Formats: sequence, structure tokens, C-alpha cells
Amino acid sequence: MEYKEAKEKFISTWGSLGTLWGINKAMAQIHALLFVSPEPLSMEDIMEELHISRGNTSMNLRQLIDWGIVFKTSVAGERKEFFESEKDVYELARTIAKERSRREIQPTLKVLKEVSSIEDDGSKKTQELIKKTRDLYDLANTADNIMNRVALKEGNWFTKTMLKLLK
Amino acid sequence: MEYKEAKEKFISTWGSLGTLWGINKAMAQIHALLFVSPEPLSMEDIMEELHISRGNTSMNLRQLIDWGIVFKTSVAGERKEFFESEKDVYELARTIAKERSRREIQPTLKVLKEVSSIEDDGSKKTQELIKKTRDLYDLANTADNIMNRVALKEGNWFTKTMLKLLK
DNA sequence: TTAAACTTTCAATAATTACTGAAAGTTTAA
DNA sequence: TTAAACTTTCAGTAATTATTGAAAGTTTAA
Repeated sequence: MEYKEAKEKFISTWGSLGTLWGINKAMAQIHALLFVSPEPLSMEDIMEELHISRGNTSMNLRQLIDWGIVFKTSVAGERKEFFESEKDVYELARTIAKERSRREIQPTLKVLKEVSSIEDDGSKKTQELIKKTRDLYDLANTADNIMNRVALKEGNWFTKTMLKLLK
Repeated sequence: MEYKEAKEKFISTWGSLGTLWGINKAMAQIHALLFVSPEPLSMEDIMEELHISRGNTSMNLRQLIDWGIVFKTSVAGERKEFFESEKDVYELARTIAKERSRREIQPTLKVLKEVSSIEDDGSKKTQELIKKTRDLYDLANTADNIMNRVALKEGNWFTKTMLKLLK
């Protein structure tokens, strides 16, 4: 396997993995492409490599920028815009974790809190609903804290420490 | 807000959250329903509460069973099958983490390993591909290890320890 | 200013994914 | 055994989500 094949394999795998996790294929593939490109790419470049339309490219680039993992750059002497991705995997993971927390976990926690705060009328089913949503709240909250506040902070101090403990 | 409304809110939120993470709505909602039910439910019960067809119910129950988070049970004196979900949130999280690792992370790691093992021809783009896929491999591997081997083991020892550190 | 170069938007369409319902299959009580 | 009770399968359809392409919008060099 040499360069071209390897790169295509990576991009296509990343696309499928994205789909499995609720991220559309084009978005995941654009990210993958930018991630392994030594140089920033133009919209033209991306369209051509991935065989996707201008509109699709534009919309998905915007989403990647909204997520904070792709940036616009300018290239000296070129009029059009170029794009590059966050290159540091820890920074990438931290950004994604932070965004998913903000967009998805926090709203869910809010609902879990509301639901688990209903009045206990003493019935078994009400008590079960309260207990279960409270348990989920605690779990989601803890996982969120670990992810955002420990695991991904300060380079990989945490990682190194944990891997030592795992020996 | 009282019982009925709270329960519906929980089930519907769980369904949307699932969708966002690549799990279909019916599957997530069946799980939510079973998770807060004090008693096992029959297919009939589930169909009626969620307004979904028999076929849909059957297929999604099977998937939940395949994932290892829903079980068939028998109820004394009843001929039909009943279903109940894993009730412990830690066990639930552990099972889901293990399955997602097996189904998704492991295959991805395999591809990342392959891609990052191509021969270095000295070109910048090849070196970039190797470096980036190697970085992703390390990140995914570490996250997977922490998730499966530490964070979710033995009740919540880890959680408690971590939360203390976070003070 | 203006017109070429470029980007965004969005209605139409394609592709994918989920869901239904009825037929086929299975189990169990008598 | 058999027939009622129940579950699974799957072809057809519906719903959702992704993609295109062209028109509208924006920016910039001259």
C-alpha cells in the first residue's frame, strides 16, 4: 500500500466512522482530508479530491468551522480562501468534547434534572422514574466532567498518569 | 409536571439524543421505556406506549438484546415474552462502551495502524499522513483504554477518586 | 465602478434509513 | 397433532437526511 491508496483508505474509513456516530460523510471526509494535508486546501481542491459539489463543500466547511476544528487561512498571492484543520489531536479531541458537551450533554442533563425533580407521589413507577433519571444524571455528569475537566486538559498529563496506573 | 408528562419527556429526549449519536429513535425510546419501567414489558405494551408497529418493535428489541442491554424474561403464568433493561447505569455504560469499542473503535484502530505503516518515501505528504494517523491511533487507543479498563471498572471507585481530584 | 473571481444559499432531487403490516415461522397447551 | 398465541421476517412505502447545481450574493483588483 502506498500513499494514494493509504490516504483514500483513511478518508473513507473516517467517513464511515463519522456516519456511525451521527456525523455526515462529507463533513467527516473533508475533515480527514484537511487533517492529513500538509498544506491548506481551497474549495476547488476539496471538491476535486472528494468528488462533491460546491454547495456541499461550502456547507460542510461551514459546519466544521462552527465546530472549531477547521480554520480559514489566506495563502500569499491567492485570492480564494484556503482551509486547514486543527492539527494537534489533543486539541482536536478537546474541542470536539467541549462542543458535544455544550450542544448535547448539557441540554440532556437539564431534562434529566427536570424529570428527576417531579414530586414523589409515593407510587412505585414514579419512584422508579425519579431514581433512574437521577442515576443517569449522575453518570452523564461525571462522564462529562472527567472528559472535559481532566482527561483532555494540559496536553496528556492525565493520559500518562493513567497509563502508568494500568500497568 | 407529573408522572405521565415527565416520562414522555424523558423518552422523547432520549430518542432525540440517540438519533444525534447514530442510534435510531425507536431503539433509543424502547430502551428508555424499559429502563424506567419497574416491571418487565411485553411487545404489546411497548407497541402501545410508543405507537410503533410490531415489526419495528421486534427488530429494535433484537438489536437491544444484541447490544446486551435488554433481556428477555418470563413472567409467571404468562405465555408471551417480556423484556427488561439493564437497570444499573454503570453496568449499562460499561456494556455500551465495550460494544462500541468492539464494533467501531477496534476496526478503526486496525485501519489507522495499516495506514500509518506505509513505507516512508521521504515526501512531505507521506510523512504527514503517517504522523497524523499515528497520532490518531494513539489518541483513540488511549481513550479506549481509559474508557474500558479504568473509568467504568468496579462500580465507581474511579469516579469517586477523580471527583475528589477535581475539587 | 465594474466585472471577474469567488462563496453562499436554497429549492429540487437523490440517497439513505426507518417503519409498517401482513405472511411465514415458531412455540406451547391441550 | 393441531390450532391458538405469539414472534420474526421482509417487500413495499414513508420519512428523513444528504447532495446538487444554478442563481444570488460578496469581495477584490484594476
